[in-house]
Amino acid sequence: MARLPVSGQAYPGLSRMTAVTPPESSARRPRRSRPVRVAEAIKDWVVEQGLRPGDRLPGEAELIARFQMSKGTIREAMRILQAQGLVETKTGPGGGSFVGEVSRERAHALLANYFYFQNLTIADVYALRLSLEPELAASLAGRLTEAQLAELDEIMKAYAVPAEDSEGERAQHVASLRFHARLSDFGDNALLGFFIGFMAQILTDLTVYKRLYAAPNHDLWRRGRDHQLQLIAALRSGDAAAARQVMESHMKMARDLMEDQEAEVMKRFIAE
Amino acid sequence: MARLPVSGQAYPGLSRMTAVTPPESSARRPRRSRPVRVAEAIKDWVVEQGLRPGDRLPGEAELIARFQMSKGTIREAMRILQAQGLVETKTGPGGGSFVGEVSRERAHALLANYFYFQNLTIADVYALRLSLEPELAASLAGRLTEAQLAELDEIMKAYAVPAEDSEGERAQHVASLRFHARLSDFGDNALLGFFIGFMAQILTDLTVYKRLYAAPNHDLWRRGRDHQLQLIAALRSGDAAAARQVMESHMKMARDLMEDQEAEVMKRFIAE
DNA sequence: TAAGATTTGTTCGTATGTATC
DNA sequence: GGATACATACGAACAAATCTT
Repeated sequence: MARLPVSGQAYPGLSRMTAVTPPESSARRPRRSRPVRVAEAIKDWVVEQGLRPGDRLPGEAELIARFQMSKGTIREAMRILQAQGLVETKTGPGGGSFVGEVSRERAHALLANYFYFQNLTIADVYALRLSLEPELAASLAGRLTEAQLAELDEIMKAYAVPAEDSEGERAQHVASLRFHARLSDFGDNALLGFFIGFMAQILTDLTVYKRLYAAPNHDLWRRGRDHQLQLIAALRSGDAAAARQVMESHMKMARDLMEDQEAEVMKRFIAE
Repeated sequence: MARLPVSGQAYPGLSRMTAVTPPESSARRPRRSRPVRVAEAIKDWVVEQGLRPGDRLPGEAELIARFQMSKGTIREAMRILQAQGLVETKTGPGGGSFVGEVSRERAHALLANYFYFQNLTIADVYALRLSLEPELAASLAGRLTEAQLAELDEIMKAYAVPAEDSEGERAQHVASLRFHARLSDFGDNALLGFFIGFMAQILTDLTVYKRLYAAPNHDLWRRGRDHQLQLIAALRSGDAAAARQVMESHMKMARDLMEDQEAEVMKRFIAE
């Protein structure tokens, strides 16, 4: 394995390639603690070496020797990287730390923490969905495999018949949000997929934790389901204009429905 | 101060309100380490208590007593929370840990880590900008204060005259991206603002670290600047349609320009 | 199944650094 | 400038997990 860019001195010169925070803030920054600096050094090293997810990182003992710091300091540094999803650690022989791909779920959670103190409204989320999802639908028309279309059909089975109570209604709403999340995965734009998936996650959490979607409404159920059926049909036949238009109607209906429920949002942290 | 939901037992029952990871994964999850569990407990507690940024958290000594764990374990837990931007720590008398608002910059950085291993292209970013920025521009028409408009004018001074070399060209491009980032702040949709700001940040980093925008081109410079001038005029006069249309042209031009430069992207980590 | 080896996880005591009064 | 109240850092020992034989 290539060696860390450290060879005796306690604080190796960090590579400049990955600036940490905007230059302006470098003046007022109070000087970072050792674990933070170690974490940065390791991160830079991973980038320099071009390591990929699954690749092995030096063990605790080796890091202690390289950085000339105590075990506790090194461990805190690794915790920082773990908290960000950048490394994973296993005990036992063959164990150790490994480069970890930041999972989509973790990225969602980290981002949700940011919005915890912003006051986001449901209207904000739907304004964005209305901008993005119809475009996505249009871009996907005629480009889905039969397997993907079948998966969407499968998800829709969760709400093939109207819900009978609030609990069922919520479960169906969560399933229908999964429909949108999956759809966003099928596109080839990872950024768009992430944004749409994140919004679906927010709305799912709201539904589950804040007990939104309490009132079963058979008429709305039918209209929402019809939208998605029409959407699948348009996607299958390759009719981009129809896909866009159906999705737009669907979003508007969902927005109106949601806005009736609650205005204020986002009272939660995501942990780990 | 209200008390932590811990009073003797080592691992207090965590509140259910903030699920950590999707339920499905709860089966295969290997059982989390103590620092992680402590971090989760503290997070839950902050949520339960409704603490706000700046509010004080219990000191190390108190946490040690409450959780009945060693100093090292507690410290690792705090590092986890720090790494996610949720708490800030100060030494000295009156120091300690405080609830911290996750900064926009940190949220950008954490999210950028996710995309480090995704292969995002410049085209992906611009496809989204093209969807979002014209809408934002339209929504802002006639709704900006004179001070906000003046700030945009001020930013534009950075590229009042054509750049003479690559370095200057990059600096101007960064400034023009700041124009977009600021504009997104002026809207009242925090989600939209974040997304647009994130994309501007990605493009800024590309410009700075990957030395993109190397070729000064006076014609493009003039057209880009004209777009922004027209945009400000439309925003000031309250002409939403014009604002949308100008922004759309601007995005398309910028996209074509950028795509000439490079196709593959996103080879960086963000630290701290 | 059991024992041993390897690697991270956790503890405790002590000492140091830093900001406030 | 000294006392005080915090976090920060170190080092040695022990515990737990997990792979190999």
